[in-house]
This record gives sequence, C-alpha cells and structure tokens, in this order.
Amino acid sequence: MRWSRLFIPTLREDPAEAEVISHKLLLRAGYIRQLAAGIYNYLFLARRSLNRIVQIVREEMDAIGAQEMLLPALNPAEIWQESGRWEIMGNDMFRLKDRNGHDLCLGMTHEEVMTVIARNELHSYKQLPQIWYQIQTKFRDEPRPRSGLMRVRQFIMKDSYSFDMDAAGLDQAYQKHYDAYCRIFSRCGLQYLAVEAHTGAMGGSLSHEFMVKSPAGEDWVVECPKCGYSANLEKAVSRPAPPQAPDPEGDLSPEEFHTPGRKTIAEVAEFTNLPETSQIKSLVMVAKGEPVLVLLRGDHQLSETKFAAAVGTSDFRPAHPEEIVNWFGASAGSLGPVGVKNMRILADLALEGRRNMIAGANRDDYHLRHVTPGEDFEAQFSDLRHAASGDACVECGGEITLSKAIEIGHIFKLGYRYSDSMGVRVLNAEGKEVTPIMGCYGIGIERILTAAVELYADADGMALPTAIAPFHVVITPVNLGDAAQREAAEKIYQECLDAGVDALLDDRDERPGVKFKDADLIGIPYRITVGKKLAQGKVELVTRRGKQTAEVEAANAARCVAERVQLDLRG
RNA sequence: CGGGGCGUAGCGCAGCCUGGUAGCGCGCCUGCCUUGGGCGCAGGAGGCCGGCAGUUCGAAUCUGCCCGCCCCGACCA
Repeated sequence: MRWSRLFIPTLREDPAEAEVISHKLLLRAGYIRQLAAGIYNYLFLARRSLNRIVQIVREEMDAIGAQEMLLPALNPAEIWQESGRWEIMGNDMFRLKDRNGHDLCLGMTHEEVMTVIARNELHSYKQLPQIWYQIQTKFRDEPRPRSGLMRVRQFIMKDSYSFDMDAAGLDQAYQKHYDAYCRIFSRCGLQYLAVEAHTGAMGGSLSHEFMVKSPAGEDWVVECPKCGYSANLEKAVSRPAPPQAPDPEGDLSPEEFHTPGRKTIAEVAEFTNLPETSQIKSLVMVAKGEPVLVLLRGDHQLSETKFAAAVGTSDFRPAHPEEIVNWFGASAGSLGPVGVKNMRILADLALEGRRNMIAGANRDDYHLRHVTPGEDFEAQFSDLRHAASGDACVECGGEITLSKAIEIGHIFKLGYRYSDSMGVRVLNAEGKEVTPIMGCYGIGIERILTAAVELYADADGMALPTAIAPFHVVITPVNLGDAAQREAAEKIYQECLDAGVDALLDDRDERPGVKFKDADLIGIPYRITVGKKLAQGKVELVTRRGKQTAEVEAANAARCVAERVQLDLRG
C-alpha cells in the first residue's frame, strides 16, 4: 500500500492522558484513538495488527480440533439468572432493557450461552468431546479502565469451551489448550511464561495464566529460577525467609510492657531493638459481617485471595476503627491475639512453631512479649500471606523472584459448575445420564498487541514482531524528487508484493527525517531505504529492532526481505 | 466506590491568584526553497476557554452544581 493514501495519524508529542509506554505509542503511532474511558477506536494499523493476531489464534485453535462459532454479545437475562451470575457479576456487567422491558446484558464471557447450546444439542457420549470457540467482542464495565488497551470495557477475546465425558477427557482438552497457547504466543513473538493461577470467580480446580513480564503489568508472578516453579502471586506458596533473630528460649509467660506512641510494626521493632520478624502482626477483617482476627509475621503481607479462600467468602473488608475499639478495647497498633475470645482467629503458617514473640496487648500503648502461638492463644493455621522476594521455593529451596506481568491468556478446568447448574446431560455407553465436565480458555487479543509494544519499545517507538506487525517492510525513497530513487522504490515495492511480503511504500512528499521517524514509530520490522547509494546500485536494509543496517543490491532487496520475513514467521 | 489531579485550536501547553472578551510551540492550508533523521522563509485558516446556573456594568478568570478524562487502591483477558 501507498502511505500517501493511508490514514496513519502519527503524533509528534506524547498525549497527556497516556502514562504507560504502550498507551503512548499506540496513540502516537496512530493505531488507536480513545472514544471514552476504556473504549477505543482501532484505526487502520491496529486493525491490521489485530487481524494478524486473530489469524494466528484461529489457526492454532483449529489445529487442536476446536470449532469456531460466533455467539451473540447481546444476551437475555434468563440464562445468566439460571447460572446465578446475573447477581454475582454485579456492576461489572452492562445491563439494558428491550422495548418490552425485558432484561438483557452484554456478554462478558460465554459459559452460559455455550452451555445452553450444549444442553439443547448434546445428547450422547458419542458426540463428545467437543471444543467450541469464538473470537468476539466482550463487554465489562470495569471499575477502573486503565493504561490504554491494557484494561478496557470493550475488547476482543478468543474464548473456548470444552465438553468431555470425564476428568481424563478434560485433562486432554486442557493440555491441548496449554500447548496451543504456547504456540500462539511464540508465533506472536512474545516472551511469555505459564504460571499456576488462582481460579477466582470462575470456580474450578486447575488454572494457568499466560504472562508477559513487564513493568506495565497489573499482576505479580513468583518464579523460582532454579526449578522453574512459577505462579501468580495470588496463588504462589513459598517458604518464608527465616526470622532475623532467634526466639527467646523457655516457657515464658506473656508480659506487658509500655510502648508509648509506637503503633506500626516498624516503630515497635525500633523501640524493642528486635527485628520485624519477631513480631505478630494483627489485622482485623470483617467477613460476611463477622469479625476475624488475622495474624501474620511482622514482615509479611496479607493475601486477600488466600484470606478469601480461608474464610470461604469474598465478602470481606478491613474493620473500621470504631469497630476495632469496640471489639478490642484498644486501637489498631496495639492489637494482639492474647485473651481474644469473641472472634475467629486465623494465623499464617509462618507463625506455627514460633515462641515468645511480641504482639499488641489490646491496651493502647502497650505490647506483650513472650507470646507463643498455641499456648497463649489458639488459632487456625493456614497459608495467608503473599510470597515475598527472598523467600525460598517450596519445591527446591531456591530463592524466588517477583516480577510484574501482563496477563494475556488464562485456562481453567471448570468442572461441573455450569453443566450441572444448567442441566447438561448426555447418555453414556450404558445408557445412563451423566453430566459432561467443562473447561474454559481465554485469550485477550488486544493484550497480545499491548504486551508486544511494551516488550519491544525503544526511544523511537515500537518494534513489533514480524508476525503481528501491520506491514512487514516499509520502502522509503529518501528524495521523491529524484526520479531514479522514485522508480527504484516502486520496483522494489512491486517485487516485495510479488514475493508475498506485505510492503508499505512511503511515497509521501515529506522530508527524509519525517519518514524515518514515522517508520520507526509505527514499528514496521524492516525498512528499505532508497537513497544516495542507488547510484552504485545499492539500497539499505534496516532492521527496526536493534537498528542494524545492511547494504544490499537494489535488485536483491525484495528477495532479502522476503527471506528474513519467512525466517521470522517460522519462529 | 474512596483518595489525588486535570478539562483553553487537531496535539502539547501558558493565561486564571490580582475579572476588561485569548496567546505560544507543533501540526494544518498557500507559495517559494530544501531533500539521509521531525529543514528554512513568507502569508493564512482554525477556539461556544467541558456544560449549566449564579455574582458583576463586564467572567476563560470568582462561586455553586453537573459532566468528562487521567492516576493510586478492591476486579480480570
């Protein structure tokens, strides 16, 4: 295509509203424009890039025997009421009424619709297994849309659903997806990792997330460089680093001491001259209206996900200051477990076996020393804390690391959650009714583009992987006024097209600097510069990522690019 | 939803405190000039100053309400 005829509205300056790299660059490079919070226009370049991503996803899904469908985004309330998610989804779901006053919603995911199809059409074990998928727009009224395309209210998702006779069948469907996802993300040129994930609102037993490490990410992943263990921080387990000071020996009894004005763990540590690891941190949560005292080692952080699992509800919040005074007779900063009888006490595993620690005395400005879990108070022990860098891997003892990451895909073993509640039944070989087991699997299409931009951006713009770039090569005649250059560029352009290379001819009557800057900005992987050296029959082949320049014969330029592109796409 | 910030030309910003009818850079249009990293010169177009109400002789500027956007926290592809 000819640049002079295309709509590629590049910007010289960073738009004020953009904070993260991918957001700035997608706007500056003319890929996207914002319409409202979390709602974007995908302009010409973005559409081309997303089309390529979609095509790769489609090929790999088809390759595992998945069948593409297209389901309506507009859903009747009834099916969501049936699964119970009409209420559960709360404000995250866009809802509307039709002219007759019937409730409708915009689909945020399609378990319900797929399950309805399965219920109506699947009757026999002979029809299973099935894998159905679609690539379709999803709507979620996010509490806080963010960071350009990272977190939006309308986005494209590849979602697939598997139906199997038994858990072994589900294992296979899950593994097929796992492998397909690896191929998809590799082909898209991403450096990614698969991590164990929390199953969240989806329910189900096993789940992996596919992550691209990036400072712009919204998730944290824990990795063990030694054995390869990796998990989302929400899910990750680790062995805590040992306490920084040994516990005092002996069968000591709790003993109150004055700590005037010392409220935080750090202040008490400084005052007592003992490390934070010697303290018991006391947090008060209110779960389903009931107070719960949560105990952690002083230097540890509460994982709300693990806490939710421990109390069996996600309906919880930190206690209000008045409630705390009411229940404890003291304020936050002087709380502890000793003598607490009016609420459930949960303690993190890192406190198990510890002796003679420091805790709040439930009296303002006083703490206790010599507090021993299990002797001076009773608690239920479970894993409640976030893994932290410096912890040891539970598998191999290696030191774990934490990194921020962008979630690009997620696979779940759903189990019977939907097939059961919505009544999918098929007859097995013995003629008995059984409920199929399900899995569901998602990929955020825009997130692949976003992650690629984040991963490969430099000071001049994006440097997209060939497989997902909107064009493979841009041909840039330096001086259009020079007939020889103009004609050579035209010729190379034609030869590229003939060789199956997606070429963009920058035939704009602009100064060379403008063309170079724009080409760099929009991230086309290769550039052929037709300039002065044409007099010697030569042109330049510039690789966007890394900016290496090679001189090639003008006559060979198209072939050189074609070879490189082929090599890249094989990746 | 809680907390913080912002809204003036297509983009980036100044003006607002101390009211007097809007300015800069980039981009855009025309002409000349130039052509290897966002050239130069000359001329020009473009703004209900987010909206509504109030104060005032007079409001971008002061007051109130509303709307929108961004960032930080609880959700997820």
